[in-house]
Amino acid sequence: MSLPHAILTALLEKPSSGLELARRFDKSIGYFWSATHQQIYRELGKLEQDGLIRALPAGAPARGQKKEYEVLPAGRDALTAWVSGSDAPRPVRDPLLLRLRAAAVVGTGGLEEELRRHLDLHRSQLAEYRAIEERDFPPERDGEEDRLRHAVLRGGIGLETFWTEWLAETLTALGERNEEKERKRRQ
Amino acid sequence: MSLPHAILTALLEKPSSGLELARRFDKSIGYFWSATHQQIYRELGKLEQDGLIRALPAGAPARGQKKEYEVLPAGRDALTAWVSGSDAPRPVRDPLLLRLRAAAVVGTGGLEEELRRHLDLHRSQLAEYRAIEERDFPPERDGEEDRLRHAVLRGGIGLETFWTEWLAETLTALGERNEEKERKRRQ
DNA sequence: GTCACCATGTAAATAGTTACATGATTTG
DNA sequence: CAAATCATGTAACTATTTACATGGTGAC
Repeated sequence: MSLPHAILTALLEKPSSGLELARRFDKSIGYFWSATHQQIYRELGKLEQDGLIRALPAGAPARGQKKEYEVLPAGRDALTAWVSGSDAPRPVRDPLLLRLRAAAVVGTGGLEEELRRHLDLHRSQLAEYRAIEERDFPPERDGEEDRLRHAVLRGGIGLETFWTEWLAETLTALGERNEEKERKRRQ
Repeated sequence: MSLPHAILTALLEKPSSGLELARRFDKSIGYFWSATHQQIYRELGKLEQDGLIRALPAGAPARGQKKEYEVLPAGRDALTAWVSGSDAPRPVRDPLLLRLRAAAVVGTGGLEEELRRHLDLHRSQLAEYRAIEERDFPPERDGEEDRLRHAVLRGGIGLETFWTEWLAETLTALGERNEEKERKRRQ
């Protein structure tokens, strides 16, 4: 139920074609709700059928032709209604935590390397978010209307901060564990 | 690809029936990889077919009868191999962030209430994790073999801490926004 | 013996991923 | 015009969720 509303939000900010949406998802909304271009095309078709969006009139609507969509009033209403809906909080569902837990039972294989790889990735994601924050939300110029967008970005920053700290901590703990093993092996 | 390995891990810790697994998922592994009993039954069937687990011999294997499974050597090997595998880090994919982002475009409906509800839920989840930590990982008694399990739990604690802080912060920001609106309205 | 609950399962729908097909436009 | 890239789309598969079906066991 989330993808169509993600698309409506993106289209309200700026009418776009399917591929443009896919690219913008990579840059902003996709940070917390990713989608492939196939998902997006399928969903655009459904939204058009349901009368929530429409294709902007263009020359010939053919296969290789760009097709731009805009949100209709019904679409805006649907999004407004959805905003006050409710979900259960999502549990994390991260395979890395699962691998760690499995490692507690069958032993850590090349897991440390994977943790370091993730640490690097999360660090650069964090740097990217901070750059966006500096660019789009400079201190003392945070207008009322942007506070929600800023809150979402702070969510991303908080999450990446958590991951980098946790990964660094966990790598340290693993390192100590290996040192203990080494000591035992040498005795 | 994660669910079968979650099940193998749980079964290695203790041979169980499908429903027992479903219940144990609710309490430990399910905190970061949830699954319904239907998913678990189906996956148990596949794992048995693939020769990674087997049903413990019991009286009559009938419909309403409990059926316990244990992991075979091939299953342990498969899990060991999987531990050193690799995934891309999961982006968050949380509808709440999406609603917030949508609210930046069509206005915040009853969203504040939803944020408060989530804050409560995350607070009690955090309290639960901390209770588990005190019970299972008392200071100075943290054996080498439990360090990985403790790391996973600290992951949960870190995430819940992030959410409670972010939600509290965001509610404050929303409150200020509303006060501004109030002031404007009164002028 | 019936009601509540334990236990296993089937079926159908929705969501998401991966691989590939096809036409249009731009660039050398 | 050939190659690269833009753009839309189909198909098949895997994963997840939701609703329901069926039998077994123990408490009253």
